[in-house]
Amino acid sequence: MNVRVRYAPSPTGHLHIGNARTALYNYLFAKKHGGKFIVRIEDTDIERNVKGGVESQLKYLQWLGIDWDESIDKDGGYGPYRQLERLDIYKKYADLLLEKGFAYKCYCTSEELEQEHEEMVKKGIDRLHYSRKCLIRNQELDLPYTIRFKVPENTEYTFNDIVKGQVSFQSEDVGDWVMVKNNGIPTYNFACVVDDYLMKISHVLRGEDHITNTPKQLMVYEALGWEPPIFGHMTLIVNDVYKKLSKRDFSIIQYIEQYQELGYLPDALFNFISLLGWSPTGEEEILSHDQIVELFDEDRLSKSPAKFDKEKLAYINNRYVKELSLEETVELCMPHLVKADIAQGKTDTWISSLVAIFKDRMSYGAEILDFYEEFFDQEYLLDEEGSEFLKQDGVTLTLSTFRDLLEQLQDFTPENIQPLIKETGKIAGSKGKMLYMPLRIATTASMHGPDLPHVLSLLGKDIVIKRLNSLING
RNA sequence: GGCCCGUUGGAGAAGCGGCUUAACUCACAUGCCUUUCACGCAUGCAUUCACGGGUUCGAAUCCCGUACGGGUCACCA
Repeated sequence: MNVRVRYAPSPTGHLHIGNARTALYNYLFAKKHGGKFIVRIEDTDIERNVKGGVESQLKYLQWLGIDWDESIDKDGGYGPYRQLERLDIYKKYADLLLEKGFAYKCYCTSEELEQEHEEMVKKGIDRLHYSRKCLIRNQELDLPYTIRFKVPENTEYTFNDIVKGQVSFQSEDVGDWVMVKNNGIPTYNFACVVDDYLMKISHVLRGEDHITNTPKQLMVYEALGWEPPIFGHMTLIVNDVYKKLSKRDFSIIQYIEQYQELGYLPDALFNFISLLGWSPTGEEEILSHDQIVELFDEDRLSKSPAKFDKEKLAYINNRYVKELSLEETVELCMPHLVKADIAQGKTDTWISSLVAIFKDRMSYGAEILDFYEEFFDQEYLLDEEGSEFLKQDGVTLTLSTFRDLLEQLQDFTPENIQPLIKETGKIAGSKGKMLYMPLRIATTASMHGPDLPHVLSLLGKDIVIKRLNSLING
């Protein structure tokens, strides 16, 4: 079988993490089976389409490392790949269904439908088969109408879902649904079937929120005498309270664009997203793009919801940052340092030192600001423990020796400071903790922190000397 | 409410009837390393798989019921 799968975004917004996952799994599925991955633009909701939406979707897909074989910019012979450019195709099949009696024109106004719905709810019947009465209306009225699919009676729709196994729905539970809106544009459930069939889509992998659309689509396949694709409904990504990730949920960063802006690494995100609803066989969870392609197996798609674990995201990204060179990490942090007004007037060495000491615990570029703040925007205030430590014998000699050596130093870099610490130890006769601790406490007012030479270099000669002096003299 | 689906440690997640006295990962704890923090390394952390019944020589794994959680019921996709 020729595997052909698709990701079908609607350009109503940026690339959302949930959509990115759908795209990713389709992409992996295609790669795994040597098939084609198609991106089709489902822009039939002309009210909600946003300008730039299509470009944004494609741009961030690419950023993540998800490449497609066919789309609006890469014709594979099954185009157009934009639904609004396929209107005549849908019309042809809608007319056919109308002609064969599988569908009918419905002239109901939204007010009438609303009213009928309320009555149904009152009776405890759930919006089933409402608007059947449209059948007896004058179909030649010069009024706007929708085309509804006439749902068969007493029919069971069963499909073997890649993820969920056998799933079935009764036609009684599905109301006559709108195939074509009164503006002549098809709805999702109709356009999707026509396109999937004509584009020879073999497998439809999508979110579980689409599972109740499947029987509707199956009806169309049946009416048109088409063989349906194989379906797979992936579990939803849920938040801390196990709710479907909603765009209004601000506790979780939702858009790929935001991750890029914050200085996350695309491969790390690719890795993290791949684990949202799927698990590899081995023990290792840190996997490269190619390894994931190699390991991906649709049979290992999870049946229970995937919780978005922020800690794990941080961990995975940190693992990828550690693999970066110092220069690359600086590059990742730089925009944020500039934006926060920290980089201005600082030397390259200073910036490198800053990044170097936090690199190993950093998850994303913008996090450098948190580290910066945590260590350098602190008030210089000695606590009791620190003061006690400084009262020990020999401390003053250590401090003054170090100050004297530093005063001679021209280039205040970590590489130059390090030997002076050793030198101080030799001269003052202190070593280990009794050497480093006084220097650290005196200069930073804290008993712990990053690598001392780097910290001193970052603080700058003036401040360091001033702090040493205040303690030596006081 | 109807219909679909899910329920394994603090979190993610393996497991598909005996090899499971439940893998792996994160988090946490302790130890080692280290001037300290961090990094790294090592070790520990579910006698138990929502609950109740059943099938079986044997069940986290199959069946039924209950509870809880989620999805969906648009002229949105």
